[in-house]
Amino acid sequence: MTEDASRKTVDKAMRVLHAFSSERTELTIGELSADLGMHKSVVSRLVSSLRNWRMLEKDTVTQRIRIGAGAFRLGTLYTRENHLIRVAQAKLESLVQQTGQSAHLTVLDGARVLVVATVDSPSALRVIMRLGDYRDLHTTAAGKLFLALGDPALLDKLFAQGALPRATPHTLTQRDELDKALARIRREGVAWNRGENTVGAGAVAAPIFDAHGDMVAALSVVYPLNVVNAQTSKSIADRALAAAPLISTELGFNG
Amino acid sequence: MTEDASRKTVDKAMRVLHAFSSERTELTIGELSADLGMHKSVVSRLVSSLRNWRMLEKDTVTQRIRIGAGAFRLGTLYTRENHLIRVAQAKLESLVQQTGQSAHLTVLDGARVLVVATVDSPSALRVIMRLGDYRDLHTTAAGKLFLALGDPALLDKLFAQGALPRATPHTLTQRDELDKALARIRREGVAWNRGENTVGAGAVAAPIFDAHGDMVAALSVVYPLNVVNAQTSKSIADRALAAAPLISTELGFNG
DNA sequence: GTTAGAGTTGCTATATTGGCAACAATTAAA
DNA sequence: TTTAATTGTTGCCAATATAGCAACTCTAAC
Repeated sequence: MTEDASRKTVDKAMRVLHAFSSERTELTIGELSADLGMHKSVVSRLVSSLRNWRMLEKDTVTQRIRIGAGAFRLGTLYTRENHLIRVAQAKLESLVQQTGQSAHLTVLDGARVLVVATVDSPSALRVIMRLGDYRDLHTTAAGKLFLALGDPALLDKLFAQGALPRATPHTLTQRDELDKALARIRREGVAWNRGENTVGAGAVAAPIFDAHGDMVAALSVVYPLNVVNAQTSKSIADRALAAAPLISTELGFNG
Repeated sequence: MTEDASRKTVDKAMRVLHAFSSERTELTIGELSADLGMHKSVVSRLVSSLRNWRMLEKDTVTQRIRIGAGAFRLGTLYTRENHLIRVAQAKLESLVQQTGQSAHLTVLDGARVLVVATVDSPSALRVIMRLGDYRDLHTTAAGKLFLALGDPALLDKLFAQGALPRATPHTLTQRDELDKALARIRREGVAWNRGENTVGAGAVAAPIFDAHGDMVAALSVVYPLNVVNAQTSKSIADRALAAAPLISTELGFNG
């Protein structure tokens, strides 16, 4: 048995950090201990360490624990210095200008997509996703793109967890519907979404590849379905499909 | 000797993460090992753990290591769910609208201020600080505010590290000049900066207090000195001084 | 094909950590 | 005000994870 390179104590500390989410923003030692199945003395000492590094902070009033400024600082390094995001930001902005709709950049994080850059539509009627938002792969255009063009193991991993959760009446939850959609995406090189994640919201997504030809991100434009007709959505797709390869090229891709 | 609550392995992992900065965005195992004085096998295994959690990622082309999407996700939790920032954001926006200048929210992180929320001036001639930026305490209005109204130990800690670095010809580097400035800040409840951090840039900062009456953040408006005369800067200060207590009140402060 | 440089891994002595129970601190109840 | 209950912290030491070494693998360069 080859030695496991993972440091168990680091894993525990990370489990503590990742116990926080949009739904659970403030926790106590006891709650963390119960959630993670760790002894409260262990959690207490981990939290103490993480607080020293300001990865966690304690609310001065409620005494509850939350994510701290240290984590924020690391997060800004990701956005500020990440080549992909820096390059994509400018393209997102011109896409929004051209289409009048909101544009996003997403990456794969585990079995979900993570929104890492956004430019909101100036229009009052718009679809908004926020930085740090997660979406299930099978419910979004970007996610289906990763399923179609990324690691093939991803699809099996998705179904291994059981039935796909339904987000709206239009969500594709069956393997065969999804397979058909993915085949079409592979043919066309672009992915569509019509109300599969949010009722009334549609999207089109184009893939971004790195120098190795691996898909590393998706560029998507999101819009309210009732203001975008078939022809307009086609023109939005064309613009997205024009912008994405420019980013890929800057990353060293030449396919 | 009372047991140290810090987990040494967690500290090492955090030292690895915090080895990255705006200046050093991509590192190798060898560089980390040299920077941190840790054995390369130790760094290798820590990095492996942190990569599993996507706190770090490896550039597919250069093979160098950088901050990953996991850190980004935690960072967004800080901004999205932090009560202070949520409350302050709206006030920053109206301050920018009123004054035409950029406004920022900063918190104390160690012996520096950290920019945690920004709204940029719409004007072409403006001063910009970016999210995640750090500034030395003695060179900024917000920093001097923390020195004047925060933990008194902070000032000694600052001078304990030796002479204060000079950022511009106007930087206050002597203890007596700084003491005089801080005394005035305590009297007036507001801090000024005239080219002490960046030549040609000025700022005014107002303090924000939590429910315990501790100063937790600074609200600052930053402007080019050559377009803001004495009278205008006074009116900017008045608006900042009006906005800050509103935020404090929302945090439960009633002083 | 050889060499140099960088990173990974099995091994084990050693240092760190987890769980316990006792304690402290805080809050609620009496 | 005292008591009880709840939550978090800490000393102790057995149990466990880790550091450092050296051998090895993997690239890249020559």
